[in-house]
Amino acid sequence: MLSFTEENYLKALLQLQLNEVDKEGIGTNELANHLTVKPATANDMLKKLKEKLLVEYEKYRKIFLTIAGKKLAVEVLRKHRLWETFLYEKLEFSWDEVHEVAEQLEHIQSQKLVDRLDKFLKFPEFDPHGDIIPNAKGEFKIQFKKTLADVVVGQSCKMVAVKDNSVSFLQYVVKVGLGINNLITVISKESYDSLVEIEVNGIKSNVSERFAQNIFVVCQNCEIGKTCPKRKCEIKM
Amino acid sequence: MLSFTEENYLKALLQLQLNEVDKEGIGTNELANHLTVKPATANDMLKKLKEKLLVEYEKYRKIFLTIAGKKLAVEVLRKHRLWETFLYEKLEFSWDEVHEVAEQLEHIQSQKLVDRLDKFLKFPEFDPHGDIIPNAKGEFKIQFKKTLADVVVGQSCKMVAVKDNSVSFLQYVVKVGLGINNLITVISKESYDSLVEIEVNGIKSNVSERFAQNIFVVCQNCEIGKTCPKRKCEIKM
DNA sequence: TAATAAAGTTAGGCTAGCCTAACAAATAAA
DNA sequence: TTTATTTGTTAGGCTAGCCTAACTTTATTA
Repeated sequence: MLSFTEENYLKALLQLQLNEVDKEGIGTNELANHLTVKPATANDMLKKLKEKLLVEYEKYRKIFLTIAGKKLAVEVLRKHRLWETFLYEKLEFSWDEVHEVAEQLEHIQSQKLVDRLDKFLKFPEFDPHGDIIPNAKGEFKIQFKKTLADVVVGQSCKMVAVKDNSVSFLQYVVKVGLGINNLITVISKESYDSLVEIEVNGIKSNVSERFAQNIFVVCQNCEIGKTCPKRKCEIKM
Repeated sequence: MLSFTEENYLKALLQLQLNEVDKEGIGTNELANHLTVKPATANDMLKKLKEKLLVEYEKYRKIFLTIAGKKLAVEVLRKHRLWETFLYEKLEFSWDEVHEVAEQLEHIQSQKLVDRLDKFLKFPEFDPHGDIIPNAKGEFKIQFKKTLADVVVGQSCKMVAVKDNSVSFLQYVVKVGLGINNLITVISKESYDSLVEIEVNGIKSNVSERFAQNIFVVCQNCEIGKTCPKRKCEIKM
C-alpha cells in the first residue's frame, strides 16, 4: 500500500511522461518542480520508489516509471478523472473547480469504490476536460501524440490515425492517397507558406500544415500497444 | 486546517461523549483505546489540541471538547454519515461496507463538496445505520438511548440504529435477521447467562446481552423526529 | 488510612516527508 | 578542451505522529 505522497510522485512522473512527446526520461529538478518540493526531497523519494521497483533510476541519470509504477500511476489518474467527472456531472461543480477536490479524492483506497463509481457514471471515456479516462484494466484508449507536422524533413513515418474525423477531411485524405499504415516520407517543408511535401507509395504531393497536424503518425519502429523504442512517438499509455 | 489525525481525535472524543449519556469527561486511556494508539500518544495529541483550544483538559483530569472542538468534530461526523449514505444509496454498497470507506472520505476538505453532496442526497436525516446526520448548521436532531437490552420481557420495540459500527457486528446483525425498522419482541431473558430471546418476523433467536446493548430501539409509539411519548427512547444533543 | 491497582504522564527514540547548505557530476559555452 | 553553468546528490536537521519504558498521580480496597 502506497502513501498519498508516494502516489503523488508516481502520478507526477506519469504526467510528465505524457506531457512531452520527445522525452527520454524525467529529471529530478523537473519532478521536484512539478510537485513543488525541493530537488533533495524528490531525490529521497526516488530512492524509495526505486527500492520498491516502481521507477527505473540511476544516480545522475533520467527517471523512468517501471511497468508496475506506471500501472499504479495510471490507477491514480483513473480515479482522479472519474472523480472529476462525478463532481462535474453529478454535483454540478464547474469545469475549473473539479481538479482541486479530485486531487484529494484520488487517494481514497477502495477498489470497490472505483468500480462502483465508474458504473454509476456509466463508464465515461472522457473527463470534463476532455482527457481520456483509463478503463478498469488501466488501458487508455490509444492516444497518439505525434502528427505528420512533427516529422522532420527527410524522415519517414507511419500513419496510424486521424485527429479530425470530419467527412471533408477524410475524403481529402483519401484523395491525397493516404491511409492507415501507409509509410509517409517528408521530402521538404516550405517555410513561406508552411506546405509539407510528402511521398506515399512513390507519389509525391503537397499538403498544408493544418492537414499535417491532423494526421497521427508513429516512427517506423513503433508497434501499437508497445512502448516506442525511442520513447518518442508513443502513444499516451 | 486540521490534519486527518487531529480530526480523528476530535471525532473519537465526540463519539465517546455521545456513547455514554451520563459521562463526566473522557479518559486518556479510553480515548487511546478507541483510536488504537497508546495512551502516551493520545497524551501528546491532547496537549496539541488544548493548545489549539479544541479541548478542555488538565493533567490527570478528564477531557472535554470545547465548543469549537465539538463543532469541528460534528462536521467530520456529518461528512462521514453523508458519505455512508452516498455509498449505500448511490453506489449500492452494503451497510457493513460503508463505514471503512467513509472513514477515508470524511477527511476530504471542501465545504462545497459537502453541501453539494448533501443536496444530491436530498438532505438525508439518517445514515444507513440509522444514525442521525447533523445538518449544515451542525445540529443533531435527536439521538437514541434505549437499547434492546433495556426492553423488558414481553414488550416489543422497533430497531432504529446500531451502536457498534464494526463490520463483524453488522454482519452478525444481518445473520440474526435484523435490520433498521424491524419490529423486535423480547420473548424471554435468561438470567443465568444473560441471553435474550427475541422474535423478528416470526423467527426466534437468542442473542447475548452485549449484542442487545448495541441495538438501539424505540418504543412502538415512537415516530422518528418527534419526541417519544414516554420520553424514554431518545435524547437531546 | 495505608497498600495496591489503575490511570495518566514524561522522556527518549523511531520513520516519513520535508528543508538548507555544501558538494559532485554532467552539460553547455567559451 | 577547459571553464562555467546547470543539474543532481549527500549530510544533517526539523516536525508530526507513533512507540516503549520508567515514573507519578489518582482511585480502589483491605
